Amino acid sequence: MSSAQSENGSQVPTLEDVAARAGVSTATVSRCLNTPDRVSTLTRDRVMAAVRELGYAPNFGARALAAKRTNTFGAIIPTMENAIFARGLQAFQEELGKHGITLLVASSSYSPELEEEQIRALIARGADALLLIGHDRTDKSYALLQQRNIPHVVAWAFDPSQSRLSIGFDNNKAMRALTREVLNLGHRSIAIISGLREGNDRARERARGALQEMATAGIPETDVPVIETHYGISNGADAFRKIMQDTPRPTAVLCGNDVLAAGALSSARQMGLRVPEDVSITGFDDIEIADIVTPPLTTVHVPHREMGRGAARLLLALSRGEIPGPSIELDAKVKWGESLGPVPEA
Amino acid sequence: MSSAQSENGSQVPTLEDVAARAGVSTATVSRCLNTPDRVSTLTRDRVMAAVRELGYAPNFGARALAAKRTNTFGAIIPTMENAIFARGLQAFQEELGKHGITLLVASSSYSPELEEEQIRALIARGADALLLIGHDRTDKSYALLQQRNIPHVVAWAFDPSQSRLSIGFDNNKAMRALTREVLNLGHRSIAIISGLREGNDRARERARGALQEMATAGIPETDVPVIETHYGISNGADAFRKIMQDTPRPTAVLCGNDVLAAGALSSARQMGLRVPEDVSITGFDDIEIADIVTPPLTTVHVPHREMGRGAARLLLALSRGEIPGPSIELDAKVKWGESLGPVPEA
DNA sequence: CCAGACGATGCAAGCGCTTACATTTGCGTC
DNA sequence: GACGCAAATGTAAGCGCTTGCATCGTCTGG
Repeated sequence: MSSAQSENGSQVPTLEDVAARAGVSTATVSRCLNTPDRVSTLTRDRVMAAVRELGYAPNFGARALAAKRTNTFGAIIPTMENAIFARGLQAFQEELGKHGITLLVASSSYSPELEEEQIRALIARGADALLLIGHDRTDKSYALLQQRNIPHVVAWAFDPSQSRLSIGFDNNKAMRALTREVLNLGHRSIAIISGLREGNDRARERARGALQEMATAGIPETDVPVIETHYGISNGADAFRKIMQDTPRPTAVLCGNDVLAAGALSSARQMGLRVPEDVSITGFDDIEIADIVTPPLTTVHVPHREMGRGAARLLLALSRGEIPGPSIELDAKVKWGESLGPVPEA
Repeated sequence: MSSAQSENGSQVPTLEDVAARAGVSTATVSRCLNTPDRVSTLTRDRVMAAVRELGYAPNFGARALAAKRTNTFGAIIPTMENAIFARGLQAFQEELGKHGITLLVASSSYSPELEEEQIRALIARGADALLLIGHDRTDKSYALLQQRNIPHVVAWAFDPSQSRLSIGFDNNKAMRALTREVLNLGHRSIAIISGLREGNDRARERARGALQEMATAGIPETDVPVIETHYGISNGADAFRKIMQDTPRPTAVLCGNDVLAAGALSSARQMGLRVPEDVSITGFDDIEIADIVTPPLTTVHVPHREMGRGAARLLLALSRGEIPGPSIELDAKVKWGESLGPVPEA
C-alpha cells in the first residue's frame, strides 16, 4: 500500500510496488535482487521486468538497516589536492569494484582530528571496512575502530615497529637509499624540505631517514637545515627560496615529496639556478609530475597501484572474516631523473 | 531492549541505549541531536553525557530512512586522476561543510554510461542533490533526475543554448579568445590536441571555438589538424610527437587542457624543440601544473573556486525548495605564460 | 499410492531512527 | 486556588528492506 497512492506519479517506487506489479511478495523480489538463484527463472523474469518498468532502485538506507552491511568500503586520504594518492586509490577502487563494493572517499587534510571525524562519519555511513594512510592517528580513532570492530588496513607505510596490519613501503629505508646516492655524488651541504611531520609518520620517517644516513656519513644533524611545510607546490617554492639564502648554501635539497620538489624546481629556475649543475633537487613518490618538470626529478618510485590493489585484497579478506597474512612490505626504489647531479666544483 | 543484551560488550549503542541511560525516551534523545533547542537544558546535558559515555553515533541508514533526507550531496566528476576538478570541488565541499552537508564524490571516467550508473548509485545512497559537470549526458540520466526530483546543477560549462541551471564559463568563447591571441602573433599553421569530444561538451566547445576563430581568420577547418585523445600527460606527449611530423609543421599547438599541454611540452623538450621559439603551445584550465612546467603555460584561467562555491550555493538553495536565479556565467580569461610566442621566422 | 524431501514462495518481525500527536508539567492569571 | 497555555516529554507508527520460519506444491522412491 506504501505507494499505492503512487498514482501521484512522481513517487519513488518501492519493493512493494515491484512486488505488486509482478504479483509476488516483497520477499521474492528481494531474493531476485540479492540471491537470484534461489528464485525460479520464471518469476525472476517477471520480477526483473517489473523492476525495469518501474525504474526501481533499492533504497540504500533501508537496505543497510535491514541487512547490517552496505557493501561499501571507506578510504580516508590526507589530501585530494594533488595526485599523491590518486593512482593508488584508483587501483584500490578498481579492485573493490570487481567485487561489487563501492568506495567512499574522504580526506583529512593531514589532520588527525579531522581524520577521526571522518572515520566516525564513514562508520556512521556504514562503511564495512576502512583504508587508512599511515600509522599516526589519535588513540580515539583506533579505539573507535576496535569498538565497532571495523576491519581496516594501513597503507603507504610499512613500519616494522608497528604491529597493525599494513601494506606499504618503508619510508625511512627508502629515504636513506636516496640520501646515500646524494652523498655518493659528493654532496655534503644538504638541506631538507620536509612535509609537516606532526601527525604524519611518512613525512617523519623520510626526514629521519635522510638525517640518519647523513649522520652515518659524519654530517651531524645540527648541520642540516630542515624546513617543514605543508605539501604544496608554492610552499616548496617558498621553502627553497628561503633555504638557498643559507650560508653555506646547500648543494643539494632533499624534498619530502615530488610536489615540494616541483616547487623547488620552479624557484630554482626563477632564481637563475641550473639544476643539477648549480644545485641538486630530489623528490619522493614518483607521481606523474616528476616526469614533466624540467629537469625530470630524481625521486623514489612508490608502487602506488600495487599498494592500492594489495590493500583492497587485504580488506576484502578481513571483511569476509578471513585472517589475512602479515603486513606486506613493498619495494620503493630510487628512480633516476636528471635533477640530481654531482656536487658543483667549488 | 534492543541492545539490552549489549552486556555483550562490543555492541553498537543505539538511540534506545542512550535513552535508557539518560532516563528519557528515544524521542527526546533524537530531539537533542537534531533540534537541541526544543529540549530543556537539563535533559540535554544528561542526554549528551550519555551519548558521550556510550560513544553513540547515529546510524546513518536508519536516519535516512526515517527522515527521508540525508544531508548529503553528491558530485560526479569525470576524473580524479588529475587535478582538473580538485580546486573547484574543494571549494564546493567547503561551502557545503559550512551548512553541515556531507559530500559524496564519484567519477565517471568521461563515460556518460558510467555517469548514469553513478547518478543512480548516488541517488540510491540518498544524495539530496547533485553536482554534475557539463551538459552532455544520457537522456536516461536526465529522466532519472527528473523522476526522482533531485535538485541538480551543471558546472564547468555555461552554454547559452542550454536551458538547465548551470554555473560556469563559456568554453567556446574562452577558446576563441585564446585562439585570437595565437592568430595575432602571426601563427597560421596551427594544430589542435583536443580531449575526446564525444560525450564531453567542454572539449567539443573548446575545439569548435578554436576552429571557428581560425575560420574567421580565413583558415579553413580542413587545414587544421586535430588529434583527439583522452586527457593525460603521456597522451598529450604522444599526440604532440605525432602532430609535429605533419607537413607543414604547425608553429602553434592548441591543447584542450593543461594536462595535454604539459605532455606536449615534455615531448617538445625531448624532440629538442624550444618553446616558444620553435613552436608555441597553449593549455586550458590554469591548474597548478601550468605554472610549474617549463616554460609556464599560456592558458585560460578558469575560476575554479568561484565555480565550486557558486555551485554549492545554487544547490543549497534548490534543496531548500527556493528557486535560485538563472544560470551564472563566469569569466574565463587568457592567462599569459611563456609558452606562446610570435611565429618563428621562416 | 503415500511418506518424505526439497525447491519456491509467502509471512511477518524487526533493523534504528524521526515525528505527528498525545500527554504531562510548570507557570502566570484572575 | 482553579484555569489555560506553552513548553517539555512520551507514545507509537512507520520509513523500505532482509531474512528466519512456515507453507505449499511437486517429485521421488518404496
